[in-house]
Amino acid sequence: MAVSAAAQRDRETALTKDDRLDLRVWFRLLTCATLIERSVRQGLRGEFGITLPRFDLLSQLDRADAGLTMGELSRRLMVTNGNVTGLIDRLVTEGLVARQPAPHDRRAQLVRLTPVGKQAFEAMIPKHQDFIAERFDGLSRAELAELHRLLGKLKTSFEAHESQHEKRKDEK
Amino acid sequence: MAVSAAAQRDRETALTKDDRLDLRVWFRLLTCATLIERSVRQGLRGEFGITLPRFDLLSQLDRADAGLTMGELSRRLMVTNGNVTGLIDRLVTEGLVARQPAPHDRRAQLVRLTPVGKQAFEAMIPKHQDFIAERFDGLSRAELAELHRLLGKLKTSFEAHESQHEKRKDEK
DNA sequence: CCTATATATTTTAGACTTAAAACAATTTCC
DNA sequence: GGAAATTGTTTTAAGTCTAAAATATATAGG
Repeated sequence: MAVSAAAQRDRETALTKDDRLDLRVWFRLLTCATLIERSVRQGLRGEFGITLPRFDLLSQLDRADAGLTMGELSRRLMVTNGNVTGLIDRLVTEGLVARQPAPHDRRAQLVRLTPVGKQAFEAMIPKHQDFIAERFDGLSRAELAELHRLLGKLKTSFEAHESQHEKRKDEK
Repeated sequence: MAVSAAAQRDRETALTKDDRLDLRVWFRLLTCATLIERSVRQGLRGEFGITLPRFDLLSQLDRADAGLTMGELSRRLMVTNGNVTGLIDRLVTEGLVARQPAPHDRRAQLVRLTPVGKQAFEAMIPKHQDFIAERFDGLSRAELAELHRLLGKLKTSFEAHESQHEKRKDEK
């Protein structure tokens, strides 16, 4: 379907469109994410001896006093179920989180921070926040707000296309 | 060192700074990158049966007719050397790239696309570009340009802090 | 009831990734 | 020229991640 968009912009948009601004934004976004991820990962490793995925997981649990199911964690972190299973396995071994059967549904597991896990995680927060703040200080508050807005719009734009890929279920 | 930045903004900045805009931007950036990566990965897999890391690698090589060394690939993709070694191993097995000894330096390998690899990769480009263009169409050209600019500034801000982490080598 | 479908999670196999150690070749500099 | 430091790559061990298949439980429709 749909003729190649590339083929459609030969004449009238030679200068304004053919520089592939979209590709450059996508590439730069990936670069930034990689750069920041690497920096944060090394920071977490150096300061607390923890990995970024584990930190993200603890962060989600810290905000959910009632605990979260495996599936909910998977959705929030935007990773596969199997990934969460392995991650939680390791955190359980380390004593930072605990699984318990979910009430009303014997399929589900409710995952919670242990007291040790909660204390450990919350001890990391201030330093971690400072770490981020330091590295974002090249942007003014207005620029941060604008960046936040534009990323939100980009997110929406992508999500609009996600639905096309899903099976036609017409789910409710 | 440095007193917690969190502790310093108790009074005068209660409303303007304590909403952690930096953290929210970082979180949203990560979300966007993950979302787009997933989308692109599924697109590449569905259309061409290739993974994103391999596509990125082929993309770098396609732009470098003279070939690239392993180290240069590692730098451009911002991943570890070992990572590139494994990736290239697989692409060599598939016949898409070839290694050859680098002239003037017997430690280095020069990696190039094979004719098959070049043809295969370039056949993917138009569809892939359309795929990206479609998903970025929620942003105007001006917004894309602004997003590009802000991400560039963020990148610079982060890079400024990277140097602090390196060993004090005073290299040249 | 009870079969079909959907949901929640785990398992599996393989790919990707890192950090650190090991190797090999080059460069520096005395 | 030769020891020391540097650079380019691979190896190793462990963790992260995906897609797909397998399990187990729950919900709906007939």
